[in-house]
Amino acid sequence: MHIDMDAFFAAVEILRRPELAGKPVVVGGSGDPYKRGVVSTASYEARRFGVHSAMPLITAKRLCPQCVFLPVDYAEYSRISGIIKAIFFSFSPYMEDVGIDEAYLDITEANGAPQEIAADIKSKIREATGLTCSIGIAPNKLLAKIASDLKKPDGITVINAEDVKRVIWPLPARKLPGIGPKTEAVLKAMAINTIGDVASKTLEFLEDNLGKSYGGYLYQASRGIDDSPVITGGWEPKSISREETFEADISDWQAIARSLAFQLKDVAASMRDQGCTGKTVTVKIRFEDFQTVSRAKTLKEATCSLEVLRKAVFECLGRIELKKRVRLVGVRVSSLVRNEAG
DNA sequence: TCTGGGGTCCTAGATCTG
DNA sequence: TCTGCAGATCTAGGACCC
Repeated sequence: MHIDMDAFFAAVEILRRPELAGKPVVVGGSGDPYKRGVVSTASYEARRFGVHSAMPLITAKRLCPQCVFLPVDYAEYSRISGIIKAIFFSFSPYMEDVGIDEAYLDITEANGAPQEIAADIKSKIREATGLTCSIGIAPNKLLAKIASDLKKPDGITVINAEDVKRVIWPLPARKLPGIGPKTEAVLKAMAINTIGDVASKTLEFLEDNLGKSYGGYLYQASRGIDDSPVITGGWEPKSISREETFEADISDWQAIARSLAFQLKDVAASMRDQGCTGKTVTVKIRFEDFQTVSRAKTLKEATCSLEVLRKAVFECLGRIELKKRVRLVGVRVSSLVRNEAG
């Protein structure tokens, strides 16, 4: 089972401001459409104007001037997310958390028919939070994920193995998880438009044109084949990062250095909270023309020492030629090692 | 014209090591 | 000492996801 909350951020905002119900609501960035930021979630009313996730706020404002723009409030969404996840868990201990508003639930061993369980989950969520979700039920995670998207909002969709040709193949290739805008364009250029078109190609064709690993994945996925397990027991971060897009592009080295130092402090604090140290430090710079470069330094041993990390950050920064104005800077620590004592 | 922030995974080439 | 090879690791960039 794949459970996905409907327009989650917008729905939570409407919960605490009922006067917004039925209105086009956009949640994203600072909530000011004239400042840099993108849409995190648009309510279904806003989507009717063509507003969607990842769209620049200013574009959303142009498409829908009457939209209500709100800032992202992760603390509140996390609180509601905790309530929802506890409900999922009460139905099955085999729950895989995927992000703030969705999860996979293995209900193979649960009591009751899958559709009844799904209906029960939906009513429990509605009782506890007032929110709706969409649920997909299938023999594997891949098909469950595709299914949950088919009847949104507030739907339940069942896909069986024998439904793949009839239900999955007519869908646009983009509906297959892992196919994004770039791959969609590459496929279109080869006259591959639907998932069925992908499935009509040989393994050799997909591997030759899209790479061994990815081609192999698409070959299996387009046939509805997926044996990935539901991963329970939480998740360990592999990297911790911060980044900042400036309100206006800058060329002031000092301001760039200040931002990196500030971000690194935050990264180091997160590392301490998580009880881990890290070995590889990466600095990322995005220039005004959106060209993005990064430089990395791998240390002899993992550390969370601010001084050691800071030295590495500035060594990386020194290897980037700052010839153009800078739009974004970021810092990441990876190759994390969990402290035994933690 | 405009394009966030926090992540994961993959690839290809360079570099290190035995 | 030089050369070649294989495997591991590092680096930089890109695609994707929520």
